[in-house]
Amino acid sequence: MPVSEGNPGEDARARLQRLHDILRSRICLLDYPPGTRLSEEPLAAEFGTSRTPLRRALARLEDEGLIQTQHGVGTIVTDVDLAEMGRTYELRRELAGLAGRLSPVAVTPDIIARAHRFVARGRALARTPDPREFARLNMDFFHFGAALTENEALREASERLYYRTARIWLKSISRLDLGDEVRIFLTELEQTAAAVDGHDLLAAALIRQAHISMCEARLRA
Amino acid sequence: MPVSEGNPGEDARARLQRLHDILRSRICLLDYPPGTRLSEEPLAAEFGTSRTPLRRALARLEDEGLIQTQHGVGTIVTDVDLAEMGRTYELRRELAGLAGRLSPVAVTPDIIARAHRFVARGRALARTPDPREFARLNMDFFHFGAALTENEALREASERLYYRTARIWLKSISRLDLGDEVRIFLTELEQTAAAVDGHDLLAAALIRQAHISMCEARLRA
DNA sequence: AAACGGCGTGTTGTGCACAACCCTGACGGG
DNA sequence: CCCGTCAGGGTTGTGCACAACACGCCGTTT
Repeated sequence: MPVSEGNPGEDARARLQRLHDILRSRICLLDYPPGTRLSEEPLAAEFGTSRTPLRRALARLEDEGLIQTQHGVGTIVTDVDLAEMGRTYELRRELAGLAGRLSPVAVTPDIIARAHRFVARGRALARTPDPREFARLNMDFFHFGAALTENEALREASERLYYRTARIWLKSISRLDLGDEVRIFLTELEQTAAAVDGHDLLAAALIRQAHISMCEARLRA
Repeated sequence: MPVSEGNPGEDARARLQRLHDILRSRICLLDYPPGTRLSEEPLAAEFGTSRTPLRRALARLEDEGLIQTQHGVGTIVTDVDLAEMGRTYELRRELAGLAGRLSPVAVTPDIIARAHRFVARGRALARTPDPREFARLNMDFFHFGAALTENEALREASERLYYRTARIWLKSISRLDLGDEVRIFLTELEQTAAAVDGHDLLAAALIRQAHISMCEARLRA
């Protein structure tokens, strides 16, 4: 059982970030599937705080559209309908392309090494497919891709959209063939690593764009 | 003196929206210039609430990057440095273009009428230029443009970015020639109205894109 | 005169108690 | 049998008091 005890010497801002990230992760990894009712008191107890700081984290999640609170009822994990998902995916696709054109970072050996580590992780996953590990790898890889642009605003917007749709994707994995999805994703990782090898972040962005587009098409089917 | 008294029969969500919008407007209209220290207690008193609901609104503003709170010091209205502004403008420009391609709305007579009302307001402003009225018109026109796409995610992202940079623009107006700026903006309004007349939202988006680009260049000078 | 230390004031952060509210289920009347 | 009513439990929203913190002022010391 994962315990998230408090951290005595922790700054208020750091704690907010921690609570927010943990809760967001749980929502997007479907530990809290859409429709789940989160109660403030038990959550606060789990994190070793009172309701007040917890509510600050919930407020951010609500502004991000991941939960919705109703007075007297509870805070419910939101769901995403197909129409909204389609538009969000469209925008995500466009932003991914922008990442290659707007302030791409300089490719360092560290970046190349990280790209290849993702390929290794992808291959390991292909040997023993697991939905949750798949989701985690996908999330990590998203952050890797976001770090390829220096445009802070673009990163922030992409991240918002990603976390908004990540759940839908994981929820549909069961409908699709997990092995196929893993193989497709591994291809994306390999192609990206090759592009990064050639210091071509525009290509990396286009690859990502293409895969987002194809992924959305598979989800829609 | 503008009084913002409470509204007895008001829902919590509606009040949050109201407080947030008012404060955001004040920040972006430079009623609270960058560096201003906002105090929670007086603000809460002005809005007829306690600190708790006010803090909820401030939390959203902080997540949007418009203010920054420091324990024991105060909540300070943020400033935007030139480098960040440049990247944000880049992204705004791209998103404006996207608005013409991603789910544009159907052009109705109402939309056309509104476009022409903006032209009328612009002409009135050109006769008696005023920085604050200029800013207000610009803000209203932005919302008009955002309403031209049905892509909710795109609207939200654009709005975030707009309010993030609106201050910089108004702050620089004094450096530039107000009359020139008003005339340029009037041109944008007229061109947009013409595009809308022809039911061509793609053109409207491209016009906006061009003007954002030129505006950024003037700011940078 | 300059440097240092402590204290007072003002600010945001936290915890707690209570208000406002919604849902469920039982109960009674039609 | 059905429907309306009401009470109870559980949840989020609010207000308030206090803790934690930063900064400037002033007296003291060197």
